[in-house]
Order: sequence, then structure tokens, then C-alpha cells
Amino acid sequence: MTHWPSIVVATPAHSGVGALLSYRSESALAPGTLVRVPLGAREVLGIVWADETAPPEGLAPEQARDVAAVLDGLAPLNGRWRQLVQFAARYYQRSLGEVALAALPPTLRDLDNTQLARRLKRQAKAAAIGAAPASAADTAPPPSDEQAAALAALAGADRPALLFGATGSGKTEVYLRATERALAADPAAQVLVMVPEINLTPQLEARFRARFEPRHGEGVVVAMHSGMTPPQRLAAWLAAHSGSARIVLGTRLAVFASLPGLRLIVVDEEHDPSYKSQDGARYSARDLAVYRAKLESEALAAAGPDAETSPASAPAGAAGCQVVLGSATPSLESWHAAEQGRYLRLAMPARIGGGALPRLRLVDMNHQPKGATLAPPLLAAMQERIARGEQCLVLLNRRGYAPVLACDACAWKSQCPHCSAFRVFHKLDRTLRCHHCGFTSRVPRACPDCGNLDIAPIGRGTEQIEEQLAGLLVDARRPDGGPARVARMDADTTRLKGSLEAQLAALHSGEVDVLVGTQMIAKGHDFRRITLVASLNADAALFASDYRAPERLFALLMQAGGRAGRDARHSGVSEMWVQTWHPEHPLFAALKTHDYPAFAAEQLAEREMAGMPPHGYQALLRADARTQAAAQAFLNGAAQQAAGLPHRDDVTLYPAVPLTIQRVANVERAQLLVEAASRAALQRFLSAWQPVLLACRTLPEARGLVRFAVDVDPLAI
DNA sequence: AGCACGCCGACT
DNA sequence: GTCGGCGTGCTC
Repeated sequence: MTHWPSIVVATPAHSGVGALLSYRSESALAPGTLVRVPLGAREVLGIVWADETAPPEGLAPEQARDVAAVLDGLAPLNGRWRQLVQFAARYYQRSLGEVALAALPPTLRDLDNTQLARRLKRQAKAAAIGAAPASAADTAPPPSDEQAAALAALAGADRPALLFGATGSGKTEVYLRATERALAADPAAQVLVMVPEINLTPQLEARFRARFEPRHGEGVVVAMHSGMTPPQRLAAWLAAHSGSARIVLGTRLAVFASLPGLRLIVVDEEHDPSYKSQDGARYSARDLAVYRAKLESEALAAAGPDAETSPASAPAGAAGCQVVLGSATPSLESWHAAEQGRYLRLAMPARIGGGALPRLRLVDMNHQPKGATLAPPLLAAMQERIARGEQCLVLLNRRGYAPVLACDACAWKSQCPHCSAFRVFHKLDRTLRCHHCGFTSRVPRACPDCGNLDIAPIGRGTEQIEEQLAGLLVDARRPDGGPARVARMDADTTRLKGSLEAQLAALHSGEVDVLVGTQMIAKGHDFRRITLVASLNADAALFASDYRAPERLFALLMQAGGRAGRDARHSGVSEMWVQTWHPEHPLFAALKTHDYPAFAAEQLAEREMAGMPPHGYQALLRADARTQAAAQAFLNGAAQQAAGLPHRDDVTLYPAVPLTIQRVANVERAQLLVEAASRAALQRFLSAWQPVLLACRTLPEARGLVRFAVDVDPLAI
């Protein structure tokens, strides 16, 4: 019998090719089956979405081509996975094909059956070795009272859980034990643990391996992130898909991993903006994680009590798939959900070992010597720490030596020729670099415009702070009498593979007394001897036009402060210094008492007044074009042609505006904000709008449009 | 997105 | 006389 399977292929978002293409097959193909199909002149990977026994309507049967091959040996992707992908595509306004195929490891796309068979064989072999029982040594520390309480509450949770735990309160131990419990409840159970950045995977991976490999064998934990080589990614994906890997640890892309036995999802540092993808489909891995857990739970419930192993002994919540969002400074969205009771809040306010959170020291820059980068009291405090053999962390969110280089005599500045931004002066390699497009050249000896020899850096970056601190601390002495050692850590110093680990090791061993760096040093790393953290340019975020800037600043400062005093011996004296021109700002009052709930309440009240998320819903229509006029013409045309669309009156469309950085790599950028009072209204309108957007591409006044994209729930507007 | 087809400038 | 530039157009 001839079958007419509907198959998803990697069609780009706006190609005009429908989401599902009909092919012909002599045998039935289960939904979720991976196949290779002809598409135009090439053969591509496809996923069977539905198997039809009747020829498709609106397509002459002879136009359907034959399925070229079935990737056998791979179980079909299950219904929950397909539902997740379908939801993500619809919600984030992308084609199903783009989302579905991007969710698979890239190598799978160009593997034929013999190559695949080889990989599968290797994988099965590795899984067999890994499954070999090893020593059952249990090195886990007993949980604290708070951890035990959180775990007990989690066991009965019938909702997503928000683990609101101070830095150092031992959230990871809760993840480990929740994982342990999930794995023990069901021999096929799998757990997904997500972290915001690749940098944070190695140490978490190490802890999970140490805990679970002794009991479950090697291969029980696999990592999944974009830093892995294509073969590594394929191996990890296959291990997860086959069920041999019980724990998948990864960045946002791991939310799409095929996990047939998924029973628990952990989203660590759930507030982190890295969970929102900024290219391709702009999905929020945190939000998708919550949705995925719901899908899995519903499927398990529908399967009935008979389908599950021990329904009688398990608490109500544990029968489904749980999701735990962890943070010391939750996103306002998650906090709001917890306030409303949609999420279950689990609080762990105390630090393990009883250490106190650092004391906030605000430095009013109005009362400091003019032009001082580091206020004298801060410098004195640092010298004291060094003398005691303690470490300091200095935070500045700017790489390079100076953000701008300018001529003293004329108006020349280090403008990037391709972007509406200045190029950053990097003193170490004498370059001017554009941090947006990468355009780099050597620093000119003289002003390119007027020939003046005096061209001077304006502003400060991490390189300069490192240099200045080395000078200012030249007389500082460590307890052993040696000179203070200053180091810098940012994207420039950690570019090479392994260099991040090497630098962290140097810090841990005590070779470094003062570490200068960008926000990457504030995240996750557990430094024992740090007792002072200083933030030099917090003000930039206080008055930023981005309404989420205060939220991010609060999270960053709390997180950075959390690096200090983790060792209870030092915690009594640990301090968080913030240099500011606005010490009266209410954000600092909440920061001083480490009072996230107060800060969140204040922010949420402001958001409610303004109808901002989570009290309103937003989407951006973004356009890239050769001219700003074309970009805006496309956006405004799309807005005009929205007239009369269903649900048009449920949304507000704002005029098109250029982005803050209007031009990047010679592409002009503009965007248009869409607001709605409810998620559903926004969704309905965006769906209706999609064909209009496609039509507006060819508007004569939009000539020169390069691309457009819809960003649902944008992080910045 | 690929990858075709298609119509105009510098090379064996 | 061809190789190749990237401008439109299609993919079950």
C-alpha cells in the first residue's frame, strides 16, 4: 500500500515552503521516524510528522517524490518531543522545520545509514561498558535542614518549583539529591540539568559525575552544549535518545534533547538572560523547560497508573516530570508566578556553613577625588585584604583598555567604519577592535584625520584597571612579604580552550590576589578566599533605557557578592563594594539587606503600572536592511497592513524605531514593538500577522531589506 | 537556507 | 571563445 507521509525538513522561516511536505513511501512510517528525502537538487534529513494513507490534497500525486531512506536503528522521536518542537515553532513564530531540525545534532543531518550504523554500534558498546557496576561509595554530605525541607516539598510538588536559594545555600546539593531520587524511582528515568553558560558546565559536570558515576557507571552523565565537537554532540545526543545517558547536563540547546524517560528538569540560575536564544528561533529555554515538564507530566498521567512503576508509593507530584528553577535572584516572571501560586516557592535563605552574606559598602563618588577610578577607601580596603592573604574581585563590564580613542585636536574618534559604535582600544596588542562586527586594525600612530600625535583613550576597560591596580598596589604586601599579584579575566584572556580552567586554578591556588574581570567572573565559580568584591561601573545600568537593567544589575551584584565569604572563617569580614554617583538609589537599599523580595515587589509594582512583563506581553518585529529607511518602511508597512486582521484590536503596535546600535556590519537595524494584555491575544495576533510580514518583504519602499524576525518575549526593547 | 538557472566581464 | 560574478526563484 502506498503511504503519503508528511515530513518536516529544514525549511527556513520565511521560505514560503509549507511546514510539512508530502512524500511517498511503500511502507508505513511511524511519526518521529528520521528519514532522508529528496528536496530540490539535494537530499536532506527529515522527520516524519504524520503518516497518511490517502494522497495529499492540493498536490498532484506524481509531484510527491519517494522517501529516499529511513535511518534505521534509531527509535522514532516520541510524541512529547514533537509536541515540544511544534509548540516552540508556533510560539516563537518560526517554521516547524527550522526548529525541529535545529534541535538535532548537526552531524545527523549529513550521515548516511552505514555511517550511522557505525556510530550506533560504538555508542552501544560505550553504553555497555558504562553500565558496568562500579563501587557504590556514597560520599554525599548529609543535607542541611533547609535542603531537606526543600527536597521534601519538592517530592510532593504538583507545580513547577522555584528554588529561591541564597548564593552558597547549597542549591546544587538539592539538584543532586532530586536527581538521585528521580533516578531511583524508575530505572529508565532521565534528568535534564541546564546551566546558562558553557563555562559553568565543567564544574557542575564534575559534581554530577562524582556523585553518579560510582553508582551508575561511566556514561551516565553527558554534556550538551555548542562548545562540543560535532562527533561529541552526536554521541551525547544518541546516548540521551537511547536512554543510556540518565543525566544530560547542558546549555539552552539541551532543552530540545531527545529524552524518552525525562522525569526531572533543573534550570540553574533561571534568571540568566543566556537562556533566551538571540539568533534563529528566539526561544527561552527556561520557559520551554517549564512547558516540556508539563507535556511530559500530561503524557504520563494519560498513560494511566498501570503504565507507571510504583504509583502507590510515589507522592502525587513525583509521578510526572518535575521542573525546578533555581536562583538567588529569580526572574521577575518566575517570582511573579510564585507569588500567584502557579509555582511552588522553596526558600533556602541560609548559607551552608553559616557564613553571612557580604556587607554592602557604597562609595559615593561625589565625595571622592576627581577622576579617581578606584576610590581611596576601596583601595585601602583591598590593601588590607591582600596583607591578610585574602583575595579581591574587581568587576567592570568592559573589555579592552578604553572604550573610545579620541583625538585631542580635532573631532576624530575611534568610530567603527561598519557600525554605529566606537572601536575599543586594546592596548596589549595595540589594536582598535569593534566589539560588534569584529573589525580590527592597528592603533594609528597619529590622528587619521588631522595628523595630531595626541590621541587619547577615553573611559576605562578591564585592561586599564588591571594596569592601574598593578601600579596602585605596588607597595602592597602579602603575608609572605611578596608583592601583590593582579590578574585579569575576561573574554580576551579566556579565548583559548582550557585557559579559563587554568586561570581559575591559579586563583584557587592563591597565586592571584586581585582578579579584575567582566561579569564572567561573577558567575558560579566558588572562590574560597575572596572576601572583597568591588563593582566599578554599576551606574551604567541604573539609568539605562532598558527597563530590565535594574533587575540584571541586582542579580549581577548579588551574584558577585555571593563570591565573597563563602568560607565561614572569612564571611564575618567579607564586603561588597559598589562605586556609584547615586548611592540614594532604591536598588541599593534592597541590596544592602540582601532583600530580593523587597526589590522584586518594588519592580513588579512598577511593571504593573506600566503594563510591562509579567503584567503585559511583548513581541518585537525586527528588520535588518541596507538602509534605515528600508528597514522602517518594512516595519511600518507591516503595521499598516495589520489593519483589519483578526485580533488587531487586542494589540498595540508602536512606530518603528532604530536600534540603539543602529548599524552593525553595514546593516541598518530597526524594530517595532507589539504589546498585548495577554499571552493568548499576542499569540493570535502574531499568527495572523505572519502572512502579512511575508508579503511586506516585497514592498517597493522596503527594497534592500535583508531579513526580518519576530522576537516573542524579548529580553530588551 | 541551499542550489539551480541565467545573463554580463577578464582569462587559457 | 569559456570561467565565474551574484541577482531571482524554487524546493513535496
